[in-house]
Amino acid sequence: MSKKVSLKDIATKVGVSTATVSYVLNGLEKEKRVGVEIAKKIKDAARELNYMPNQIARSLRKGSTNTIGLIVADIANPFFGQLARIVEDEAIKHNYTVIFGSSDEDCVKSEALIDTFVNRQVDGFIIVPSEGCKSQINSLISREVPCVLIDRYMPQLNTSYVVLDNFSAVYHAVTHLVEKGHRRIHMVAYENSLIHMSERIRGYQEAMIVHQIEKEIHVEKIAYNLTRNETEQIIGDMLMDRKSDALIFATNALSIAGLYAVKNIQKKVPEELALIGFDGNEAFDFFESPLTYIKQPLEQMGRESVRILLAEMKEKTKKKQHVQLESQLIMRASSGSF
Amino acid sequence: MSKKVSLKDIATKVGVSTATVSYVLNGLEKEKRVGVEIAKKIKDAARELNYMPNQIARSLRKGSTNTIGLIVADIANPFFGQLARIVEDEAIKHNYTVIFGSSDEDCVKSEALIDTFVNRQVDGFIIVPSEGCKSQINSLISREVPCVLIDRYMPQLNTSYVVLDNFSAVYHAVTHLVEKGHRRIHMVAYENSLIHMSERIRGYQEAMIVHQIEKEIHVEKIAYNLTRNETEQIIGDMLMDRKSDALIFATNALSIAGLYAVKNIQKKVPEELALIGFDGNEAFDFFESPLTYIKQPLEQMGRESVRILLAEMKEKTKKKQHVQLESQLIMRASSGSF
DNA sequence: CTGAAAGCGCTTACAG
DNA sequence: CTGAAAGCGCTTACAG
Repeated sequence: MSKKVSLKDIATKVGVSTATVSYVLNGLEKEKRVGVEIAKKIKDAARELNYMPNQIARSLRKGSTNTIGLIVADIANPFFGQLARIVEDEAIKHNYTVIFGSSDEDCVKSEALIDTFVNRQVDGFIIVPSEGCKSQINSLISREVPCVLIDRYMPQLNTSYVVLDNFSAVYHAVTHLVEKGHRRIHMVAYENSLIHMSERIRGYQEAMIVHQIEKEIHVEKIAYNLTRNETEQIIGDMLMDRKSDALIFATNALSIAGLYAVKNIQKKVPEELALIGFDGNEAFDFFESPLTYIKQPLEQMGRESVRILLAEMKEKTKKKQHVQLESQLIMRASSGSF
Repeated sequence: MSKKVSLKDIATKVGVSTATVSYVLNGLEKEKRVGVEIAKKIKDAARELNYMPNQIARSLRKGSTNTIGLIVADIANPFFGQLARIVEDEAIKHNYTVIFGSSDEDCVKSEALIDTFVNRQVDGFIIVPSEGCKSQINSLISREVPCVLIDRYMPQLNTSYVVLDNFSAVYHAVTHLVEKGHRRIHMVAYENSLIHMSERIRGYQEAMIVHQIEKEIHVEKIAYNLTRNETEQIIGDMLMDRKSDALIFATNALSIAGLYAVKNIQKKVPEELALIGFDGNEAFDFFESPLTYIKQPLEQMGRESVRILLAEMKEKTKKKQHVQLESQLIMRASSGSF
């Protein structure tokens, strides 16, 4: 790279100290009462030399980097991609940059990412926590690194978080199916102890109990790291064994795998089998009968998480904020609604 | 944040200079012939104090940040999300972090992102260039900032790039449709002068000419910033006006919009209308007849771009690398193949 | 074999 | 109104 122009270059050119240049370029000319003439000269020189401040030097000096570390499960997953985009937009507005990483729901990767980002002095984190990552997030908290959890939280940890009201989301979905006359309502979930999953399952179970069909309760728990084909297979087998007449999927990826499974065994939807998916997806629209699904307020989730993080970074408040947002049940053909 | 431990803390604790600590912790103990005893003490102390090096300080000193700036059109678009993930994985392997930004195909946003990233001293860029961004990328080149373009390149600029062989991709798709007996083959593209788009269109036109159906040539050019509904509407109208018997979509987003349009007007696919989409997508699988599509080698694109960037950053070679990858036509029901 | 010291490019409390 | 100087936390050429 050709040599960069620094504050000093401008200072020498104009014939003042770097301090004065710094003041002017940071808009402190009034406060520091720099002469109008000199200020103008400095600004002109900066423009002329095409000066670009070195943020690294500034960060080192100021002790803050204006950077947010975002850790999601997988940036290639549209759910997280959309979330990332919202976080990005919100961050830019406040003059922050975001660096990101994908954990694959894996604690080891997650820890490596957190360490890297800490070394890079990010000012705060937005994290989709993985199973068993409690201690590493705890260490962030004890070092007082601002941090907000999103999509899921860890009940044992005192952090801010933004999550869906997962219990109600599924509870209402089940109720909807019951109202449509279904009884053999089963759920496909991940084998995962994280709160978002357990709350979704609890919502299902509670609703089944309230509607007095607890005998029909069945949750198929699938390991996260299976391939889609394997997942498809398991769901297909279950449909046969259990003679389900309705299915609720606990995540978007499971919904998709489920759609493939249902397509394979050629069940008529919703006549033979009603379906409810999680999160919107174009594939839902083109399935033989458009999927009814639980819609998360993504925009709001992303925005709130940045808002809370910025607040934590600014005020040194110890008070953590907990936001739980409501989902919306988009009713369509796959559950017999039009 | 509680105060961080620095090199100095370790140095004082062990009773050596920061230089020695730095050498040991950077694995230069052999080279600098630090005593085994001392080296051990230093390592122990580092572990004990839970030392984490400040990358910002290191970056300032070394003049490199081990950071890659990635600019895509929209990280929420699965095509770019997947690309980002591949870039991320590849970067991590080489101990780089990536910061990202979405340009929305907008030159102003793109410029703001590039400036921000330059200020943050990224070591290099991977950019999906937007229309009309020539000058800003040119200024990167003239400052000798390593930079590889991806998905599209700018013919007037001397940069490395990794792109698809867009011409052949569409040429073959058209040929396939011709072989299936179609003649009124039309194309839906973006109104955009970027090379990837013009090459796709050229591939279509050339194939039509070669097969002597140039009289049927029609490319519907749609503005990028229209809503999906508007796009749908335009495609629907075109289908009626033009009595197309086959359609090729120039991008994934256009394919999706097209599928909605086709669904609305209830044309039978492929009997009344054959379709070929761009990039894979789950929605393609669930469309009434699974979509034939042009598949890009995403994995390879992402990996190559990082490889080339790393090479440019390491060797100060002025030689630019140009990679053009071949697509694959995945033939399925929507074009009458099974 | 080891350390003192300069310096990366900024900001800011302080002195005048 | 303006500048000299310290310092953020590292790395590294140099001296011994």
